[in-house]
This record gives sequence, C-alpha cells and structure tokens, in this order.
Amino acid sequence: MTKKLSQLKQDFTEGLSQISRFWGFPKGMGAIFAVLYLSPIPLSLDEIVQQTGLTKGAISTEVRTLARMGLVHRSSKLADRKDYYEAESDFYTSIRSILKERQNSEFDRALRSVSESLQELKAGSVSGDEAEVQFVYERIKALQEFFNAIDTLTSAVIKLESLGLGNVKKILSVLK
Amino acid sequence: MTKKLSQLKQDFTEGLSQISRFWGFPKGMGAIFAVLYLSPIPLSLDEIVQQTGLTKGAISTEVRTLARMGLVHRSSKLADRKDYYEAESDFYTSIRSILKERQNSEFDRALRSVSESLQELKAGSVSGDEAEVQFVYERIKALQEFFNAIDTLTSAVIKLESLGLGNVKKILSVLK
DNA sequence: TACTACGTTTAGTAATTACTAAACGTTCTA
DNA sequence: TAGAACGTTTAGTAATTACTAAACGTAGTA
Repeated sequence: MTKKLSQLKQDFTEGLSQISRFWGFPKGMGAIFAVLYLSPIPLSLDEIVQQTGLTKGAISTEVRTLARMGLVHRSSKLADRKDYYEAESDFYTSIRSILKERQNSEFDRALRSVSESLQELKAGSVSGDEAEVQFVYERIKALQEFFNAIDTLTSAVIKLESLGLGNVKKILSVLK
Repeated sequence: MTKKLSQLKQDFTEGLSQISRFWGFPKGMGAIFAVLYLSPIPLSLDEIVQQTGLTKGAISTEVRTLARMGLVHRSSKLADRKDYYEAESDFYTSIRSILKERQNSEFDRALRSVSESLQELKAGSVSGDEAEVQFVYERIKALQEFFNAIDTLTSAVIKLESLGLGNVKKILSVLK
C-alpha cells in the first residue's frame, strides 16, 4: 500500500501542529515550520499560503515570530521582491535561540518581582507575625535559588557554540 | 516604608500567576500553588478559595492537576472530612514529576506519528519524486534523532533519585 | 431517616487567543 | 504617473480555554 508524498507531508505537518500546540504555540506555527522544514527550497509567503491553507496575514506575523526564535530564516533572491523563508535544520541551534528569546521576556519580569519580594523581606521592611515572616522568607529564598540554578543552566547552554550530540552524551555520562 | 505580610504574599502570588501563564498553564494554577507554597500549614479547599478568590469548582480541578504533576500533595487529618493540600517544596522533585507527566501525554502521540512517517519512508511505500522523497526522508530522520536525544535526556533526569544542586553543577562543569 | 459538610461534575459564560478578510503602504515597472 | 505585486496592519470573528454558579453525590451526624 503506497502513499503519495504529498499525503505524507500533510500527515507530518499535522503532527508538528499538535506538538506546537502542546508547547503552547499556535498550531499554525507548527504547520508553517513543518512545510518549510520539508521543502528542499525556500518558500515565499504565497507558497506557504498554498501549502498550509492559512491566510497571508497570519503567516506574515507567525513567520516573523518563528524568525525571531531562530527557527526559520528569511532570505531574498536578487531581482525578486518576494521574501523567502527556510527552516533552520539544526535543532540545537534553534533551542539555543529559543532560550535566548525567553530570557529577555515576560518571564524575566515576573522573576524580578520574586526577587523584589525577597529583598523586602531581607530588609526587614515587612510587618507581620515573626515566625510566619521567617517561614515565607525561607520559601521565597528557596524558590529564587531554584530559578537561579535554571538560569545558570540555560545561560551555559546558550553559550555553547553548539549543543551537539556530543554534549548531550557528556551530560548523560555525568548524570548516571 | 513597611509592608504587610499579607500584601507581600499577594504580590508574590501575582508574580507566580504570570510565570504560570508564561509556561502555558492557567494563571489560577500559579495562584493556587503560590498560596500553598507560602503557607506554613496545609490548607483546605475553602481556605484556598478565600486566599485566591477563585471558586471551589475551579480549585477542585486545578489542584488535582497540580497534584498529578507532583507540585502539591493532598493529605487529610483524622476525624476531619476535609482534604488538605500543601506545596511540594523541592522543585527538583517537581520537575521530575512534571517531566514524567509529559512523557505519557499528547506529546508522545504526536511524536509517534512522526516515527510512523519515517517508517513509511524507510519501507519505500511512499510514491513521488525520487530526490524529494530522499530529502524528506533525511529531514524527518534528523528530527527524530533530535527527539530521541531529548527523550534520552529527560529519561536520565527522571531516573535520578534527586536532581540536586550537585548534579546541576556537574552538568555545568561538563559543558564548559 | 433527614440534615449537614464536604468534594466533584456540569452547563453555561467570560476572557483570551488564533485566525480571516480586507484595507493599507511601499516599491518596482511601464 | 498609474498599476501591479508584494508584505504588513487592523478590525472583526471563530475557536479555545479558564472560570463561575449551581446541581449533584457521598459520607458522616443527629
């Protein structure tokens, strides 16, 4: 029982869409990436429209965030006004740029607010039941230390010029 | 300038709500966790209602998923029909159970569909332009290898009886 | 047995997010 | 200068998700 290549591509795209949603991204984003990832040549906006069924507007914005995350790259041909996009094929590279992206986002702001709470407690400028204040202090401190560990870890990953299979293996060997 | 402990707790809760949303969880979930995390004693559903402003229904369901993820624990006092909840305070433990959670979820299904695509290509049961089939095959294979690496890594983390600061440091030392 | 105190489920609503369709601005071409 | 071929923005809609209010089920108490 054979299957058309186009059908296979579609199934694959479907799968990536789900994965995308699972990670909290729009499913359209997964679809766009999938189409680009399976294309041997860079595609224009309109070609992506054709292959995904989404509208130009949606793709225009989503492809931009994909580019910001380093998952796709924009290029252009001389004497052609169209933009072309192709998928980054080294996922380790992508991961790094996603992490980088996330470091200076909303998350950081929220994180900072946790730090602030801790500062206030440290400075003794919080009134309330002594024992409870102490308890809350310990807890928030523990949380912050955890966040710091995560942050250190991601920074380390970002700094690697390539997280490759080699590094993954190294990590594995240390962990067992 | 001093601040009431209750105010500080509220700010902190606000912060965790944002972080929760950032990671694709309902913000209420973050709030519930925050309240439990800052409480020296386990809290009943109704106490959580009071401190978060959410309804019992919502909390009932969300606290359950928190428990499934290993972020909170349910307990009960003798001669008291109420359920009590307290936060897991070792985040490394939490991470492990979250990872465990995720391994047998939607994600796996989607992942398997990718594997299937690969199988079909391997078996030669896909018709289409030869060169393109080959290209698609290479790409999907690369993706799967990446997924496998991730999977191996998370499995390794899950197996550690404790991912502690020690292990984090080990990883760091290997990476640089 | 009926009453109360709880947690859960359900049906509906509010809020958020993903998307569409169409107007728009810019740049190139004639 | 007008027109065409683009990508982008915007205003509105559809779909999804988070939540509320209230009915429900169960177990313990009088």
